[in-house]
Amino acid sequence: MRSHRHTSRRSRILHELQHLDSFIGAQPLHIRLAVAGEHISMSTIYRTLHLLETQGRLDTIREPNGERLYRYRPGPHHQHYLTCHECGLTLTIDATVVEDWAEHIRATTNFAYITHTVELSGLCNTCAPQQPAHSGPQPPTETE
Amino acid sequence: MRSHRHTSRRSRILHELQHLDSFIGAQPLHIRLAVAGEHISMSTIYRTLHLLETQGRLDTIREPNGERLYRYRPGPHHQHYLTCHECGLTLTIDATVVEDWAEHIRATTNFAYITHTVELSGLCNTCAPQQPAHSGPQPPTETE
DNA sequence: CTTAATGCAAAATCTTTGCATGAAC
DNA sequence: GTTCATGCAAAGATTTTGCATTAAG
Repeated sequence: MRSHRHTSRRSRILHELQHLDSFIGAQPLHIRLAVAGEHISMSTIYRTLHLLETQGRLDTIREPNGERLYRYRPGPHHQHYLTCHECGLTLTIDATVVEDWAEHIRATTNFAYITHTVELSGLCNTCAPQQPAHSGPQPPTETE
Repeated sequence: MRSHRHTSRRSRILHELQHLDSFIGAQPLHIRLAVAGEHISMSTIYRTLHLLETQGRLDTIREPNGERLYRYRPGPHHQHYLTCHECGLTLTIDATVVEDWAEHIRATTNFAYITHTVELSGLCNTCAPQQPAHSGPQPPTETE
């Protein structure tokens, strides 16, 4: 495997992700770093995120508009999350059931290298309309 | 709700989707139709796909590169699929377990309007390397 | 010194939109 | 005849890439 160098940009980006408990996109991350006085180019942001993802150090989700969001993965295995559309608040959820289900599918089909994607999202307590009984927004149509 | 008109393009697009048992993107769909002699602009393809999706007539998945793929949804509810990265072959799978799990999460958190995304993909029998015991490609890292 | 990382600008890709024209109702 | 649908080209948005420069090992 090709060796990678320790650079200030990379450690700064990783550090930022480690201290964030929500998903963040490349551009918001760039802005956060800029505000903190770290001017790192978008190329470097993208390349570093891609590198970290390859190394299994990040979990990723996709926004409806296609934007990729990243979150530091504390453990050796991927996690599943419940995220708030509005503010990005992220809860780690136990998806053992889903893992087992995916494993079962894996074992009962002749597909190889099966990968699964599971994302849960909604509106958190703070962002949700306050009188849910009244005529609030309707739940979005599920798109899977 | 605004009324929608019956037009030849729209029925042609829907017809094409109904007779396909795999997911397809806007551009491949455009090409298929063109080959069949139907020259429908990309704008119309995109607008129609969006309309059908809004109406709950399509299921969607996203490719790693961000491309949206669509598939006709035969029933009133969304389905879950196992798709082949390589050829697009699609199997409908029973995801009752996951539905119940999502419902459980829904009931035990104070998030509102929870939506879930579940995608399974891999390589089908035909596309997978033929001697899996030998040094074939390694399973891709799961990215969820 | 040798090779990888960075920044900049340009390019690539998928998707959306403004506007004039044409078709549906 | 109104209003919606369509095509075309241009614009948007996110991400990638070529290339010269800088810095790590």
